[in-house]
Formats: sequence, structure tokens, C-alpha cells
Amino acid sequence: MERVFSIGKLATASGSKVETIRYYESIGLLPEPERNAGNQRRYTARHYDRLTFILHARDLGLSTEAVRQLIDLSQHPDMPCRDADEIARRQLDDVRQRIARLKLLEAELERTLSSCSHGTIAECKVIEALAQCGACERHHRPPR
Amino acid sequence: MERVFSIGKLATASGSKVETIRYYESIGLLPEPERNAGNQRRYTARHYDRLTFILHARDLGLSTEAVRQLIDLSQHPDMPCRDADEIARRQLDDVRQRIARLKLLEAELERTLSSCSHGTIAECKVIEALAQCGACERHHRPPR
DNA sequence: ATAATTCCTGTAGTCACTATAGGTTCAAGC
DNA sequence: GCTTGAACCTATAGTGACTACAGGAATTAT
Repeated sequence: MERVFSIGKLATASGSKVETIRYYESIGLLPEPERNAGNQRRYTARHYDRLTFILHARDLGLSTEAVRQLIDLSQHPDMPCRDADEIARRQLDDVRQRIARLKLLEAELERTLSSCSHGTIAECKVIEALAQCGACERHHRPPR
Repeated sequence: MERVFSIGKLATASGSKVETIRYYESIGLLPEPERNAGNQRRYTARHYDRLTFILHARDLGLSTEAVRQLIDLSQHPDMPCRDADEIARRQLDDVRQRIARLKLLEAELERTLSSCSHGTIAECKVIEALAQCGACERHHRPPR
């Protein structure tokens, strides 16, 4: 007598949304659940576990593709875990790069804002700063 | 006689792509340029300036909508610059939140990886960590 | 029994591009 | 002047990861 529950309950229990759950099913991340007599989805604890796995991985910034790989891996329990490790490691590199980049942006925005003269738009440093180059990394040159 | 140049030159000069330039025109961020006899776009320095403005703002993480607002603002030079300032300030808040969030993820991924036993998938801490809660902020409860 | 809520499918919309197809125009070399 | 290849044109579809809607059917609450 396994406890089953509706898609709405699964959504609130997991902190996600009904539409998101159906979406994960549609792209094959969540297995299709049983249906009741009225064609409504009935989920079990296994679905809940799989869903929280997906949600946690997504929260950590993994793509659905990476999640799919991890799920595939986890279904071959006797493989070496190097592959799963590798996925997490790549993700960590990525997160660190995003942090570094955002810190540059933060500094640039701070600089931009601190120089705001609170005059009119014509002398607004925010717009000026964006029109010029500042600490920009984009490799471009004015067309002379 | 104003120097004019093709979409390809504008792309390389600005460090963007031909398709992106046409896209910005299509959503009304870049004004429609003149065309030559053969219907090809001919750009001037003013287009280059506008484009770098857009690209810098996008690099800083502003949405195209925010860029649109800034452009609108810059066309009313006698308005107070408070509005432009406000847009940049909101963006700074946002950047700081993203940094804070990513740092949590970084710590979580580090924790996850440092405990990897390099055994088989069955005992892989990466997958285990994602299946459980850890430092997760998602407010959910298992369905008992 | 009726009303309100939840569920169903299918489709379209979002954001900010990117890619493709099928054609036209331009620029360089001969 | 001609040919060839690169660059350009429009229009449409695809991406990722959902979100929103329309129009119904089922369930739950009163």
C-alpha cells in the first residue's frame, strides 16, 4: 500500500511547480507515473526522491543535460564514480568563473554609480560610462 | 562625407555578430540604417556608438528592456539623472545577490567534491549529496 | 447537488540570441 | 569584363528551461 499523491501535492512538497514537474516528465527526467481512473498522475516516494535530486542539481546550476547524465550514471552503480565527480568539478570551475566575472561587474557598477552627479541626464555618468569603454573586456576598436 | 560601413565591419569592429546586430534592429534597440542600392545596410559612427552602448550594458547584465529604458532616458537630456541612476542601482543589487548565491553554490560543490571517495557510483558522494538536502534553501519537506 | 478547486492536453510565449535555407549583391583576381 | 567566392538579404525555426494560457474533465469541499 504505497502512499501516492497528486501532482499538486508533489509540487508543494518539493517546492516546485506543477508545470515544472510535467515539463521534467516531458523531457524524460522524471519517469511517467501511474494514472488513476480519471487519468490523473499519481506519484510515489520514488518520484519525490528523483524530483528533489533534479531540483537540487538545478539549484546548483547544473544543466538538465548534466542532470540527465548523473541520473544515467546512478543507474550503473558499479561504475567508477569518476564521471560523476568530473561533472561536479566542471560545474565548480564554471561557478568560480561566474563569480569572478560578476565581481568585475560589481566594481564597474559601483564606480559608475559613485560618480553620479545627480544632475540631468545630459551629464549623467551612468549613461556616459556605458557609452564608453571603462574596464570592458570586449575586444573591439572604434572604426577610426 | 560620412564614413559608412557594412554590417560585417560593424560586427567585427564592435566585437559582436552580424545576427546580433540585426536582432537588435528587429527589437528596436538599434535604429534602422540606410541601405545602399543593393539593399544592404550601411552604418555610420552613430550606429557604432549606440551598439557599443548596448553591448556594454548587456555585458554588465542589464536586460534589453533596461537598455531600452536607458536609451529612452538619454533622449531626454534635461531630465534629472535619478532614473538612470536607479536602473544602475537596481542592477548592482541584483549582481550582489547573484554573487552571494553563487558563493553558496561554490561552497556546496566544494563540500560535495571533497568527500568523493573515488569508489563506484553506488557510494558516490556527488550523487548522494544531490539526492539529499545539505545546505539547500529550497523549502520543502518529504511527504512523510 | 452544486460550486470551487485541481487536474488534463496541447499550444504558444518568454528571453536573448543563434542557426539555417534559399536567394541576391558585392569585391577581388584574372 | 567575367567569374568566383565571400558577404549580404529575408524569413523562419531552434535553443534552454521553463511559464502561461485555453478549454475541458475530474476531484473535493460545502
